[in-house]
Amino acid sequence: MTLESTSSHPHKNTGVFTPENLMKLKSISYEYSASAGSYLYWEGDPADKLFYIIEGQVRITKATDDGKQLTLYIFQNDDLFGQLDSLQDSTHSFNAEVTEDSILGIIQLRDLEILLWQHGDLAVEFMKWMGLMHRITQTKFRDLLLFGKPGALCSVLIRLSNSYGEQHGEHILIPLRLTNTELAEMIGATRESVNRMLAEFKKQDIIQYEDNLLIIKDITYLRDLCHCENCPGTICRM
Amino acid sequence: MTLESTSSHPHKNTGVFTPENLMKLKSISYEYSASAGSYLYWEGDPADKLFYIIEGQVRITKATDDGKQLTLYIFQNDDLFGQLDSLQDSTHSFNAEVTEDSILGIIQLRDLEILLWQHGDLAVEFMKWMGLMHRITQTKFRDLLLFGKPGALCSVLIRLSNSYGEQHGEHILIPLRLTNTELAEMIGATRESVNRMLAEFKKQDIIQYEDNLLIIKDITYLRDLCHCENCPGTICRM
DNA sequence: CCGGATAAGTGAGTTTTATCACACCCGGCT
DNA sequence: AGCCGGGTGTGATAAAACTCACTTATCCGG
Repeated sequence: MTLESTSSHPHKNTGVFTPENLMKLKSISYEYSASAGSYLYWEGDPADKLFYIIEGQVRITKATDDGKQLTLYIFQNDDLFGQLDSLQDSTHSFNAEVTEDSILGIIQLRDLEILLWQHGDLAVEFMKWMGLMHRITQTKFRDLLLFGKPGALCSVLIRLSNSYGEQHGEHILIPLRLTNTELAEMIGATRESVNRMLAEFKKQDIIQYEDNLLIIKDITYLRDLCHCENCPGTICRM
Repeated sequence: MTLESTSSHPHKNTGVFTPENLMKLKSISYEYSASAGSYLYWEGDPADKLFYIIEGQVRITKATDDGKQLTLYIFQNDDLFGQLDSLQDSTHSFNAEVTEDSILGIIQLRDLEILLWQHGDLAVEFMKWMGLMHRITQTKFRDLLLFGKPGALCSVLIRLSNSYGEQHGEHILIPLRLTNTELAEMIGATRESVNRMLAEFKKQDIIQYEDNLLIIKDITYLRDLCHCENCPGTICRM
């Protein structure tokens, strides 16, 4: 229940921050509980906070006027997120939807700025974290544009398994119950297309369902399909 | 010829940096000349520098094993770029191709780190700059995924006009001679598709060619097609 | 145990986009 | 002039992806 990483779930937020710096961040944060279905912010809201997920899940999405929806990121335990592009006057361009009851740490950018000003080493680590987040977006960009919808789907399956997957022998279980629609929104495709692609993968014994959870049986096949470059799990994630 | 902005070309790199901080950056940079066709770095090279374009043009691209090519960014005068996600051990995931003879300022991350450590205000501005760069990528992501290839093309045309466009009365001239292939590589489409889309736009009097340069006559039409949200030019750029 | 809601699955038809093949144009070179 | 190379323009065709309409499965509450 703190900003430090716990051994129970090795924090995915990449280990950019040292325990001491996590403590500093904790010192300026306050806890906040949000229930599933609520939103931390909407497009257009002022972007003046960072969020740290102590427990729960938050998705960053984008909605268009014509009803389409895009899921950019899924954040979970120990992830840090928020828009940090100008420490004043900036507004969010995405929505943050709480998809599981969550406990969050909230950091006001105003406070963060002072902290960064005082602690050069924290500032440097912050920069690394920002660079990493950017890189996640850039590599996803490549994956989703270059290899068609099947390639895009493979990319998110790989990313899901890197971020949340549980190794069970040769198989990887993705412990999120994702609907076809949700997967579709991650790759900018339709539910039906996703359904057909998954059916095809199932037929070829690449993936499998158990209890409505996705199991990846042949990740190599997925990697080949999206020309995976085996980048580290800190970058190839949701 | 300096890192300061000059009034001759109002620097597009967003004005995140104060003149004093630009001077600090300049103090740790050294000049480097690169000729058109050369590369500043390739995928896999260690990412240990930042680059500032004093004069010239550099494109950040990604090539895939099956011959496809993607152009992520086009940087010009006064733009700052480089991978900054870990101040050691990081490698580039993209290529930096010099597309016009260029004069660059190079900053070693090693030196930058010390500077950031010492100057909290510079660190804070740096963070803003990084956030801005990330946001450019994120908004492009949306544009290229949600509105088909025509929407993607409109998005890059708008971005090109925001970054490099010259207003001529009602028209906007894009002073880069871009081939159909180059445009295609910016949106993950084929040359032929781009050609047909441009032909269609020409027929509808949305765009026009003069001297092989693109002129946008009806940017509103383009904005509608990609559901433009009129974000500021610092974000909606190439 | 039934009805309603939500998601999965699927077929048919259409639109979008890519592929292939080739003609044309134009500037530079010999 | 003639040729070459790189870029443009376009038709025919094929593949990819979306749309619509509908059936089936599953879960949950009464």
